[in-house]
Amino acid sequence: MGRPRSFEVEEALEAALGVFWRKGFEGTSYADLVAATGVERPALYSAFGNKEALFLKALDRYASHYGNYVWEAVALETALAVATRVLEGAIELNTRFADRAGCFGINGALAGSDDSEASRQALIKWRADGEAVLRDRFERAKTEGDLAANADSAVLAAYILTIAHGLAVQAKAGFSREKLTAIARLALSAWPQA
Amino acid sequence: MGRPRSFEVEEALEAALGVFWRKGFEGTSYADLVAATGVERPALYSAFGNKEALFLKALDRYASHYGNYVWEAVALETALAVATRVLEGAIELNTRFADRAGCFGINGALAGSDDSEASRQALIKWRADGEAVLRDRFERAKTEGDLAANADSAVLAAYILTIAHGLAVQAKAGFSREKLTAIARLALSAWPQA
DNA sequence: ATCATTATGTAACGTCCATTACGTATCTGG
DNA sequence: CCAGATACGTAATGGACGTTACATAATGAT
Repeated sequence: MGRPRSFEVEEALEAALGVFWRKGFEGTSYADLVAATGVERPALYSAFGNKEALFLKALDRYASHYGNYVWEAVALETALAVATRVLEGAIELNTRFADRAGCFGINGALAGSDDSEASRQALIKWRADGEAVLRDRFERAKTEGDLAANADSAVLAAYILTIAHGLAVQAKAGFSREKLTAIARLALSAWPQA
Repeated sequence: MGRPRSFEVEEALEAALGVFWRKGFEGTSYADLVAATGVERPALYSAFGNKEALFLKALDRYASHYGNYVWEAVALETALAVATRVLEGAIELNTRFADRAGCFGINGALAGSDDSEASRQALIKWRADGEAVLRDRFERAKTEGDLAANADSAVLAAYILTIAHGLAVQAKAGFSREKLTAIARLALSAWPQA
């Protein structure tokens, strides 16, 4: 009971995510959030909590709606196919929206004041989770034979995501999808022989 | 004539650079700058101009005192030696100071509000300049024969710096020098045969 | 010794920030 | 149709931000 919400929570969260994606945690003001969501401040607070809580919910949405390409890629059949798909997914996402180039997981909070520390750590953890999933997948590939037994899964996972992060920085600087793709192709040529 | 400065301008700039390196343009307040430099606000304004001008001067200092490893590396004899040295230099710098991990050229302003746009663009330009220097060096290597004539210098330069940017993101997240080095070694294995 | 000049620290400026008190509006349950 | 509950928009809160006025102190030149 009580008065019903006059806005869609998921729509507002999506709009807020867009702003954080573009401007980062610290670069985003409530004026920005109100403009993007069409929702007044007190309603944002009542629906999401404070700015940090809203950012963390935006991260959840990003993880499930946009940044899930790593978790999807590990379903592919070979380690190289997984690695390739991860970079393809990163490039596609980093260039999908012209107004929010790059990766929310990096743009959101790379460096900042102490106020942004919790957000920064949350993004670091999310990226580390992706790296762990990738490492486990590569480890499995070694037992299945499509990755050399002497390969270092942890380094390979870190390598692929380091490329992805570098591509995200370049995408934020305005690099075209074509240029990013050429870089990724070169990066994948370092993949160890099975 | 006039009263002499009671602080060393270069020392203050170095201290300000340290703060921007760690917290970025938007994450840095004048309270931070005063604490780090030991210089009061009006003296900072009189010596450097406003926050944006101070940031740009910090970038100049970073470019000449820290981020010059790209410009130094191109003096090496082969394209591969240059590429190797660039990544070595990036890793060394990204992990040199525990309290300011990563690269000022990325940490300084990756995403932010409109207020940081000028700083952001200045960093993008600085990174693009490094890429151009690297591309020209690789182009020369093709004429000198230590790089395959059908290699794409622009892609190779972008590739190496994309790796460097990815390493910087990982360094900011706390990656060890050893792990970064393993990633860089793998990245360099993609280098085309002469 | 006085003057113009430049730097100093204190203490303020207006503006924007994240956050919320409050009175009103709209729903459900009885 | 009233009571309780929840959401609404307006407008304010205190604090932090970048920036600067101002009075004072220290210099070189005449």
